[in-house]
Amino acid sequence: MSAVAKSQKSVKIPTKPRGRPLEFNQDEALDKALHVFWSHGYEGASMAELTEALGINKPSIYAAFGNKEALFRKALAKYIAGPAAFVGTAMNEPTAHQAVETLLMQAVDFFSDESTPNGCMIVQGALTCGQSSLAIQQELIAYRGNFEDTLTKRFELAKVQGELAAKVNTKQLAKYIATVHQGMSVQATSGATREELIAIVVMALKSWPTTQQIA
Amino acid sequence: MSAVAKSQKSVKIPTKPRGRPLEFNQDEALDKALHVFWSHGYEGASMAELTEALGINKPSIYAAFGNKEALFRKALAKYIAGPAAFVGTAMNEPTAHQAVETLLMQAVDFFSDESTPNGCMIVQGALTCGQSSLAIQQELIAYRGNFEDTLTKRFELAKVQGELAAKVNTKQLAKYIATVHQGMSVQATSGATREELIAIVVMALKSWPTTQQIA
DNA sequence: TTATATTTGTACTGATTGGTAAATAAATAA
DNA sequence: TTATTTATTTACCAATCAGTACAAATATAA
Repeated sequence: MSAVAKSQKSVKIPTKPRGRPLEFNQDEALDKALHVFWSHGYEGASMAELTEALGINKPSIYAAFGNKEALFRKALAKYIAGPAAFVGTAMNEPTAHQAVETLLMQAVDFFSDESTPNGCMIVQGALTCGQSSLAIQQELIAYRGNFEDTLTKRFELAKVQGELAAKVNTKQLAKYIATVHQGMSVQATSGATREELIAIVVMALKSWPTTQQIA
Repeated sequence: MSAVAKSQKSVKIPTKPRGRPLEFNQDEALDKALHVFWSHGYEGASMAELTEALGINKPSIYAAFGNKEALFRKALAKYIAGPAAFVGTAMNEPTAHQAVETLLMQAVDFFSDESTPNGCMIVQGALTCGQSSLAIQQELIAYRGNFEDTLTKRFELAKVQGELAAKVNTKQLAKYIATVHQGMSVQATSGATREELIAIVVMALKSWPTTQQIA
């Protein structure tokens, strides 16, 4: 293919597609699927419930998203890029301490937001499951690992910048923050209020390593 | 019934039961069921898997324990009275701080014990689920609430004994400890090692309220 | 018009879910 | 022996699971 033809093809020509048009908005449907998976988990969400929530028939779901597993993965990607995107942006705070504080405080609002399911989809999506869901379970474990890696990197940066002492074990600190975050997710699904979650964050941040640290 | 007759009846006369004897040990079978529920959760454990693990046929299970829900509840009771009993005994430590430290350090050994599933059954038994398991989900939430109440009472005692300052919010402190505990359970099922869990406990205990507390 | 492409709704598939009916086996009581 | 009681085995139940075959519907292209 010539460079000209290639550039021409890359130009978005709004040619109408050939067959019968989709009667639903894929993005909105995925949002509804996300909501169902988020609140009931991968196994707890049945295709029957999903079809009803999406308002479209099963063959349309399978044509648009593949199978249940693929639908979950696409919903999860939307979750990470959308409502859970604050996790990444919080890392841009000027200090590691502020990054963690922002992260956890935004997590509080996120977990207690009544317009969405309470808790984190990556934590409760498939914490335990049957044999048929092991792949999804492992994927979520990997995502939680990525979360810790993100924190670790931010703490390493803080070391270079002199905010954290060289002796601080950044991986351990990251694991501790992740643990509090995951515990808060459990608390949120169990009915903890915004105020209760805030108090947890305040308590958790008291163990932040400082030069004045006693022990 | 006369008092004599009553006392006679209360004496354990080892009369052999009438029909065909049980061919399995109920207690051992319940232990195996506990193991399956503990590792796969309530929904993730199928009756097919349970029958295979217990080594007895389904009608025998139903005759001995009722239905799946009843079997889960009996396994849960065995879990609480058995492997998870350290939670209650840890409260008997001389100070609240020692009680929490003992609790969390024993939880580390408990969660990382390779002879049992990793993590806490009360946390991961039914964190999310379908409509048919809502009753179990709510029961586990209630058990987690009891856990916090136990901690709160211990902290109230510590206040009376002068260990904790009067201004300490015992409920918040209990919720924080419970949150760390639940987060550690998530970490354990995700593959965290004993050493990693210990480091989390050390970090978490740094926020313990003391008179020297800075903020 | 006719042909082609794509989506939709209905109705279905085989496998698995929790749960059980009924016959057989193994014990005690009479 | 015979009757009675209880447990085990086999084979099954209806409901639900994820997933699909197929024909009708709806669009563009020729």
